[in-house]
Amino acid sequence: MAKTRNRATGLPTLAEVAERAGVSPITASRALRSVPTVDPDLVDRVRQAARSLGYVPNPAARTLASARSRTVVVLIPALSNHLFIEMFEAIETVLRARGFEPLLGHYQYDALEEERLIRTFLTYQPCGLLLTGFDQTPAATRLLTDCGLPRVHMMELGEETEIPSVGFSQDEAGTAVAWHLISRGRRRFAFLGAQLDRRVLQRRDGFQRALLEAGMQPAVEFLSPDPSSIALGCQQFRSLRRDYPDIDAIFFCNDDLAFGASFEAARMGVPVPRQIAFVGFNDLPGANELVPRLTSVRTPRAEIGRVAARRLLALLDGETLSQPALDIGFELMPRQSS
Amino acid sequence: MAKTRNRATGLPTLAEVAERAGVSPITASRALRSVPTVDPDLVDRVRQAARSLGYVPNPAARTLASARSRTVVVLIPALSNHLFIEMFEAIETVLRARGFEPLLGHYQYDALEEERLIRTFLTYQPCGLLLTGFDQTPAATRLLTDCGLPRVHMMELGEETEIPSVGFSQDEAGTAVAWHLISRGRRRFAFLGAQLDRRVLQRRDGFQRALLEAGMQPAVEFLSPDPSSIALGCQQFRSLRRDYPDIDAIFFCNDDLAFGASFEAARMGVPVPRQIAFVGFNDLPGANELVPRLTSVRTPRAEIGRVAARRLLALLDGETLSQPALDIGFELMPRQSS
DNA sequence: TCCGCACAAGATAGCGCTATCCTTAACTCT
DNA sequence: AGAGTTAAGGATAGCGCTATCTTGTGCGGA
Repeated sequence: MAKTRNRATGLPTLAEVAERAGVSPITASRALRSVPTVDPDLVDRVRQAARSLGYVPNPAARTLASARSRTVVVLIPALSNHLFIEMFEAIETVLRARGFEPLLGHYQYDALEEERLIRTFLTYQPCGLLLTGFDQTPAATRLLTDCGLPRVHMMELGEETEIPSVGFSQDEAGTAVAWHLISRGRRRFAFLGAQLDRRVLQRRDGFQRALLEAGMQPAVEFLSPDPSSIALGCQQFRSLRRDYPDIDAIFFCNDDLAFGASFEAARMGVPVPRQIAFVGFNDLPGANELVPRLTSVRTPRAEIGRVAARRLLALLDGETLSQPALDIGFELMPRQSS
Repeated sequence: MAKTRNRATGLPTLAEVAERAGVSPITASRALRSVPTVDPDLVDRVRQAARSLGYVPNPAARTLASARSRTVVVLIPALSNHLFIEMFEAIETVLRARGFEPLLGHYQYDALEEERLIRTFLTYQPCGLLLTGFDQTPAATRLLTDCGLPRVHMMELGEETEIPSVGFSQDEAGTAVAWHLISRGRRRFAFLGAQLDRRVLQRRDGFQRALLEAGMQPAVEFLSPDPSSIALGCQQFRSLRRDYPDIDAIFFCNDDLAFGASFEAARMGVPVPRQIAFVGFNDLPGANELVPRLTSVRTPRAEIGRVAARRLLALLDGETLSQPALDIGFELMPRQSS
């Protein structure tokens, strides 16, 4: 008996479960993994033995023996962006329900760090990966291709590729914001951006293109490589007011910049939206409570996480996805600030 | 050669490194783990062989063979609270630098879910744990004691216990806020709380006790079991104004409640701090930018994470901590709102 | 010179599972 | 009835490492 216990933790092992159920270890293993060739009565007996012993499989042994784990690597650019947290929580819920464990990594928007993470996490022999965007380094892309593991990219749509992705068109979102501001009679535009990842730039491009097509002057740009934050929004707004006092509409690449600008505008006595209209992005918690309530683009990050996780599970089940790039859209939330 | 490759990933194994370095696998293993009995020349040769092959150890095999991993379980109440994200990022930095990998879990402030996580994560045979607070279930506490793994509790200080902890006195923080508000001439107090974990209640208790000792009326309490959020702050502030229009100072258990209340006050035309003073908690990003700038208690969460991780590493190195409960204080940040 | 000792390096075994055969028994079909 | 077929369950081996024991080597002291 004691011999069958895990030497370090004292936890019961599969051998002990098998003994109690009166079957061989391999049958117990199969029963617990729902391998269909096992007699239902035996499955019951094994399951019950496992329950009564409080048996939990040893993931290290499982991974080593099967050369495959129940782990799904999830990589997000940063933990400090609430956007990705919500996406991750949705992923986690879907995966856990099917007995998979997410392994979370983040890389501060640094593609080289992302590559390093991929290299490290592949040694954990995950069964699949969920990645944010398509801006991996060439070396990372090679690693991903070579390992042959199923993966789904999130937030951005893969164009001209068979690689599964779930997201929305960042470009179209920028366009929608432009139309909205134009329709409200705005004429002199600015784009305030931080953390210049691909998606921010796609938004910017869509915004600028729409302005151009509408015959407007291109938007003034204030771009910062720093992470977007409320404090940065304050700074950028002050700079903008100093250099371009006649701007009458701002599109912020993220709501926290808009929050900061909103605070600064109040302090400076600049009336929003009378003198200047604000449109944020992501519709983060608080956007609807801000004074004035902030117009923003609601991004379906929880839905993206959920769908991406489900797609990955489908791939693991051997299904094929009819449509690799799945666009689940976005929603403009017009509020007081514009 | 091919025989020594990992069957699933095609990655080189320790056997291949050993062969290239001209030593036995076990010597290679020892060299890479810096076991001191290996000849420095051999260590060099092995290290170089490993580098040239791009060798990375297989964590599953390592864990299985040694019954111990390089994994540290880190449990936080929720991902959606920026406080814990900052703490985790600091932990991660310290652990990674020493070759340890954090395994992050969160439990939505649910002690039973925390217990389940502990049970699951122990099967990963971590080498230690970092936990938030001291409000584990009795069963979880038993699990933790039985497994005998080193652990450090964060954010709260363990009283009358030898279990290592790093944090500050939540109670004293509440007291400090009370003194501050009293010193500013405030007389009618409210405490708005959400997500009623132990630490929130300790803050409340410290606040109320100080008021009592100063001969003040006890603070009116608005407590919600829901997670704290900007939207909830709005609601609670409206309710408070409706039921107790003469309150002249509010202590919020978290800054986001104060943010919401601040927005709502602006909308309702209630002047802050003239008619009512606000004090938040945690000094989250944006507190210093809010209009009016928010008085808050700066909690050293990054420092807590850093120190806790370092203490755990010290325990793993076999050191003993002279002082189990380490108080690293807090700082009241008086600003415009009070 | 020989013995014993310290210590570096290797041989061996096994961690707790699962992949892959292999056995056995029940059944079908001619 | 006998060969062939199918399927359930077990025996065996091995995943890639490391704990532990064993061996070999060099050295000092009697």
